[in-house]
Amino acid sequence: MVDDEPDILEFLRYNLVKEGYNVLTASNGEEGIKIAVAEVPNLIILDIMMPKMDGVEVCRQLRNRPEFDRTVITFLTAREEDYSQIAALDVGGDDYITKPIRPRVFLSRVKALLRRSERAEVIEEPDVINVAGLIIDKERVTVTKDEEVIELAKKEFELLHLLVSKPGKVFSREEIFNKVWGTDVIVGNRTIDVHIRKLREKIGEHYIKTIKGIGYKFEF
Amino acid sequence: MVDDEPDILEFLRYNLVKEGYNVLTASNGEEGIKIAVAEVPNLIILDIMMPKMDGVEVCRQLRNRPEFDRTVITFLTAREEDYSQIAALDVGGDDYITKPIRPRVFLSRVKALLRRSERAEVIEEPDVINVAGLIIDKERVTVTKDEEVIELAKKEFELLHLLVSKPGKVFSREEIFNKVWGTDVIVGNRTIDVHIRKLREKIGEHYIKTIKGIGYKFEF
DNA sequence: AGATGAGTTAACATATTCTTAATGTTGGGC
DNA sequence: GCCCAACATTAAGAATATGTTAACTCATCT
Repeated sequence: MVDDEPDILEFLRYNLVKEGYNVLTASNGEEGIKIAVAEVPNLIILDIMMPKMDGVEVCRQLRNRPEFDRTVITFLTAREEDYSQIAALDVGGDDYITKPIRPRVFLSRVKALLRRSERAEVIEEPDVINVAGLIIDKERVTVTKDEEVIELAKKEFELLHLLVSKPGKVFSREEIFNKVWGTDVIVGNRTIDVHIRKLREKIGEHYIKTIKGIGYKFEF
Repeated sequence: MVDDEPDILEFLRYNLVKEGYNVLTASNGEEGIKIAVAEVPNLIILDIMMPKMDGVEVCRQLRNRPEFDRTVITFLTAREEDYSQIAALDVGGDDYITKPIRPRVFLSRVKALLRRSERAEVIEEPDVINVAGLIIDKERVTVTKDEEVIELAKKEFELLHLLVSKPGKVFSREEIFNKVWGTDVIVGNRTIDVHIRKLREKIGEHYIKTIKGIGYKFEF
């Protein structure tokens, strides 16, 4: 959420946090872009009227990056300046919310927008994930890299699929065991390492990163 | 509610019970801690002036336990000894109420504090904290500064995360040990310094400030 | 039955993180 | 301005987590 007025930012953040949302705020366009790029949020709320870089410009710059292709972006705008609506939607905005803001209305609007973004993600889920030059095909249980088809064993694939499902997130060993092996199977504690090894052998060394003492993550 | 004077205890209890609150009382610090640990109340009221273990000390000991992280703690203090206020809030107190106590004022104060604690419970800790140009991401276990991703070791991250969880608050060494290392591990007293050093090396020198004789704090 | 390959284990190697200890530096009371 | 306790710094090595390899089990296929 990007707005240059601290009061509005704080007011909206309070309401969102109360509902359980995880909110990141920035008070100007540049900072907003920096945070957005670092975190790739599900929903971006931009005030249109801001000094230096306005919300429309922020939106345009974000939309130029492929990772914000499907991110829902909405604007905050004063009722009067309805001309801005056009520019805002032109530039790739999904919605706009007019000030003055009524908390209940605002929250239900946010909820609706996030539902939309979730749906978009769910729809895109189909069996093939394409990240960082890897095409991960759930149906064929294969990974394609540089036109080359790599066959993975079931456990290897499941492990990779889990890590890739949230790129950047660190999965703890416990979490991996629970999600790939299930809660009832008990295996030795070197098992994951061996699978990680085989995965790295097959897809390349630099995709899966070890965070010592915490777990593993997939990264670009 | 902990107070060594039975009359005050009885007077306040009477008023609170009349309003429908469930009150537990103790007449000294040790007993207070014992009951608090057993019951984990929503609000803790501590008289500062008590023989043996005073309220500030009780607060300090409670704050060292993770289960009292978010419990609202308030003090009772005679108006004159306002110096105690400083120590009280330093040590993790949320508020202080001055004697002599006016029942109506006292009750509205308690009500306000309990409202605060309710809110605090609902708010789950965010996974991403954005302060002073640092984006601290618990899920990815990274810190981003000026578009640059900084990798921290586990302990370093935990230490930073603790300090950043309350920017400006001074964390005593004892508190840091208890929250980052846990109460059962015993390590030498230069260990924290070394970790602080490494943190400062990685994120920059001016974020973590030493308060000699007291502890460390995160500041902008 | 024998071959095959996935999954697991165990033993040992390696690497990073954490801690220690020795020594240097600071800041506030006197 | 001196002194001392509290902190800073550094490098070395202890502690741990992970990496690696090879061998073993077990099901499946031929």
